[in-house]
Amino acid sequence: MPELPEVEATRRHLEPVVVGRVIESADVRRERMTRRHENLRDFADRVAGRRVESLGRRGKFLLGLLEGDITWVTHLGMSGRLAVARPGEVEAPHTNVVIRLSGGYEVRMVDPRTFGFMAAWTPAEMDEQFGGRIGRDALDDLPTTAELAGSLGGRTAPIKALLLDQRVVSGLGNIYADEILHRAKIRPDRPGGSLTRAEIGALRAAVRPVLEAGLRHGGTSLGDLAYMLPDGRAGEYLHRLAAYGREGEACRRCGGIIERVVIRSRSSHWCRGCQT
DNA sequence: AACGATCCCTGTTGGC
DNA sequence: TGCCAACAGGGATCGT
Repeated sequence: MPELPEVEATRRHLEPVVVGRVIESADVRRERMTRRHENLRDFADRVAGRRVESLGRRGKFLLGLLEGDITWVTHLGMSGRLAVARPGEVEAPHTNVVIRLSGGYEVRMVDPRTFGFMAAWTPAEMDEQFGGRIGRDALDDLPTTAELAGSLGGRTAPIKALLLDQRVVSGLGNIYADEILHRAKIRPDRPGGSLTRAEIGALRAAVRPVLEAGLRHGGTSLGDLAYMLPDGRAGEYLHRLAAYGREGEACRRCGGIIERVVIRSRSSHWCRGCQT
């Protein structure tokens, strides 16, 4: 499932391939993939002919800065991945967008469920799309404990829902939110405003180690549908998860049984033994 | 403003 | 065995 570590792993694989190269053309096979543009041709027209100056990331968004102040934005949704290939190589099913680069490379976006998208935005459009909607990055720009306390104070929504709210912190999804809460020993259904300063500190302290562990192991791959690295390898973090997907299994820390509950229509996994 | 529900989409899974 | 409903989930949007 592409969350921050998977997007960052993708960014690191792609960076040496795309930076400095020119986008010769973009082939959008499924119009839904560029649905954030009102005019369907806008995406391909805007990226064509521009050199990629850098490849960055904010939360789960991959941001290619193109010459002429256009940002090539990719969000992988829940089933998207990017693959690097040579023209003519066999395409994976659900190859929905192909970006052709100078030097004989292609970046292919494969996304069966089409929750992901690509866009090409001007600086004004970037402000419009990100301003107020996408918060500070959970890895590179994590808010301080005091700042988090400000975001959580008075909130009645469950802390799990607040961690998934990209305005609070950007980059966390269902898997890593469960892992972070487990590491911090906090129940997912606790109202955000009920957390003590010490608990918020523990929560903050859990974010980086969990995300870095995910990144170190190449991300989390669930079955053959989901996330893969651009070189086709599956991430290995699935086997190291402490909470997510381990319903009924023993907690690795205290031996308690991991439970699954539904919060905001999302499954949450937690240990009654050590998360309070 | 905050919160919760609903929708989009399709491969996989589980029940009958 | 085969069919079909349920499920998974990020983010936009809408109603309360």
